[in-house]
Amino acid sequence: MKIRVKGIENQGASGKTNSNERSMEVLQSIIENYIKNSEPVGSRTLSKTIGFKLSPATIRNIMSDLAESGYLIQTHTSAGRVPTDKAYRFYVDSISKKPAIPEQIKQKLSPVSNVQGTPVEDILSKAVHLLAELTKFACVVSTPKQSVSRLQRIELIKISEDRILVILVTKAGVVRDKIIFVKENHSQEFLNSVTSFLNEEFKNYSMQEIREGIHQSIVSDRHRYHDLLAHAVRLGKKAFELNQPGEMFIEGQMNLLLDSHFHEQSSVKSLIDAFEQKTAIMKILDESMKNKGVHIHIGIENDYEHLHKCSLITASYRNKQNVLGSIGVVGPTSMDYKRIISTVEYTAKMLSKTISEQSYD
Amino acid sequence: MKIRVKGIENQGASGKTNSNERSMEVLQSIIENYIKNSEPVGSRTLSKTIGFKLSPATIRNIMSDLAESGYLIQTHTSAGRVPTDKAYRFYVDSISKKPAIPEQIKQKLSPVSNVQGTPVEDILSKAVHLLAELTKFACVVSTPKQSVSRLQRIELIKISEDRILVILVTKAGVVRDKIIFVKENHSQEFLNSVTSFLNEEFKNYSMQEIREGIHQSIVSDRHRYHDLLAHAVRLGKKAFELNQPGEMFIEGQMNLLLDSHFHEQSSVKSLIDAFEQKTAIMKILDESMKNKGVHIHIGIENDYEHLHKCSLITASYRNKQNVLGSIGVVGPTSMDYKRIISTVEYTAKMLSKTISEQSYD
DNA sequence: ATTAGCACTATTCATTAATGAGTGCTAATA
DNA sequence: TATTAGCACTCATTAATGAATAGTGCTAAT
Repeated sequence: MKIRVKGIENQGASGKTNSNERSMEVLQSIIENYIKNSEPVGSRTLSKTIGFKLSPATIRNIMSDLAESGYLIQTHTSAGRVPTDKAYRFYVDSISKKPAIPEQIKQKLSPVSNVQGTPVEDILSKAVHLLAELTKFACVVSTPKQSVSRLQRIELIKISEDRILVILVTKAGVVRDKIIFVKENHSQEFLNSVTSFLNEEFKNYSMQEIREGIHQSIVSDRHRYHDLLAHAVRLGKKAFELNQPGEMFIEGQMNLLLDSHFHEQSSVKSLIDAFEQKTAIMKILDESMKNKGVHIHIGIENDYEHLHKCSLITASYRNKQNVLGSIGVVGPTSMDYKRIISTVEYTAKMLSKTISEQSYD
Repeated sequence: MKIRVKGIENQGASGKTNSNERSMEVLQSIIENYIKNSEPVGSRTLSKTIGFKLSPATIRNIMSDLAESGYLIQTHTSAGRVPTDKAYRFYVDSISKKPAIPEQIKQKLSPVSNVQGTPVEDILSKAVHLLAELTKFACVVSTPKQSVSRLQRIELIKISEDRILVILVTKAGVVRDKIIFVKENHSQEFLNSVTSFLNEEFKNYSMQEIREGIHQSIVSDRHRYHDLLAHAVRLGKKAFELNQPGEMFIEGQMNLLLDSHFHEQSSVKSLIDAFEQKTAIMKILDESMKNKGVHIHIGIENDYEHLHKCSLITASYRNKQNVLGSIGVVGPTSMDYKRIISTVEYTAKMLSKTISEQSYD
């Protein structure tokens, strides 16, 4: 009985590193071929693409091994082989040098940095739109997390007897508004005092810190007996209270439907659900904020079942102080990782640059 | 040679109103049947659904006439008949009594009115989301037109030496922000004076009026020689200058792709384009603001070619003072008009109610 | 260790035939 | 005269068949 080196893992076992390296090269070729043509790749084709350095028969043996180690599967007996998620993982991990960003992409993305006085939301929306256009997949971006962003300014505007409009401006350049309902009929002058107080007290603090700080203030003796401050603190508490659940912009969902990999009804339905619910994707974006660089989630690696047929490439964006949110691409597991990764990375970089310049300090 | 009454139009010609009324009923049945089953309807089926009051043969004659008058077409010789856009137009025009809103729908939409201190954008987004869920089609809503909305308050906040954050609050409850760039390094105190001036001068005026008013102010002698006012006017001009192109929220695009009528690649591509470009749909929404009630655009009636396979049902929403925007559904021409029309109408009503209550006066 | 050769398998594609839904026309009927 | 039954005809859909094709796995030769 013949014993062959089984794929990539047991490198040491046989000592024949050669054969192992060759396996890797073959696997890589198969993956790149499949990414390019979206068709199962066979031994003959492959022999051709690698310049006949190996005969189809040899390749068949290697493929057979790779299949056994879980890197390839066959859709049916007489079909070529298709890479598994495990193969893609190997592939992206083995990417060493990222390709340079083509001038064309740089040009396409230049509008992102070309904004004068545009609200952050619009910048994000522009960026995600362009990213979708470039990648031809669905793209998402999360709006800056409120909790980490620092207060630039708060305004209280009297709307009616019992309603006050609160406007929060963060250093990141995000403006948020909401209406709070009050029992007392405060005058606008009074609100102005409160505004001054809150601005002095909390400017430059993060929302998170403010919320905690206010909570302390409310029980502190210093404020309890001072009417203005007591009111200020009470209003402030309401004003800073609720941070809306982080939003996210989606673009280019339709692109996925034109993609051959999502042609079956079932996967379409899956994706619709995934985008409807948002929470799963949001979670991945949040996760992506924790570490630097590009994050890659391949198919089955995603916790959310409906995303098992997709890969997500995400990268966080930031201003000078903080990581604010992240932007990413949702595409088929067989996407062109090299291209997409560098595009996402570049987009995030541009976004960071633009927003940093716009930030209010 | 036999001469039959040709469809609905030449009622007078034969004097036999009977036959004409019958034609109409048959047409109606065909349409409703097709709306329900999305399949060409044949004479036998139809005879059944109308309770065998007419034999298939008779119906065939009527259908033949209706086809000749352009109300029906056959996809091929031996297929049943399918209503044309002309038929749908006849159908919606002949709807007399609108069906009552099912309790279930009312309940589903109740979250729209259940908002405390939510920004208008969020209300709109909620409404359009629910509408999409109810109708299972794509839905759009335009944000309140800036030009007609009246100023509640303007705030100028110094961001840096050369940047000022402008916040506009309209009576409709919309908050808009943008950054303007200035050459002079104004102090915040100075900006406060300008703010007061602008608020006093322009509160309750519409953006349109303000823009015109400022233009006049800028040349008026009264202001030319007064430093503060001159600055105020100059800043104000910048602040009110650009109103971003009306935005619109889209929800449920994916619904269309699950719809059997859009299964061919070509129509999918068409729709993607339509939603990408937005302008065509935006135009229809704008148009819809001009007149009261529900507006219906059936297939070919739409100017924009990519919408030729769709029908749009729109209705405007308003606060106490003004019509603000409109909300609508984009679906296949064979949609269930009765249901969709009343749903859109009801949603717009709820939206108007909620926003009126939220409006700042 | 590699490769050529061959048997084998499964898909894809075109052709064909059967089925069935539906029409249009004509002649019979109320 | 309006309606209906009956029949021939059309066209789409479906299933079955067979040829062509792309691919594998195994064995034997290099």
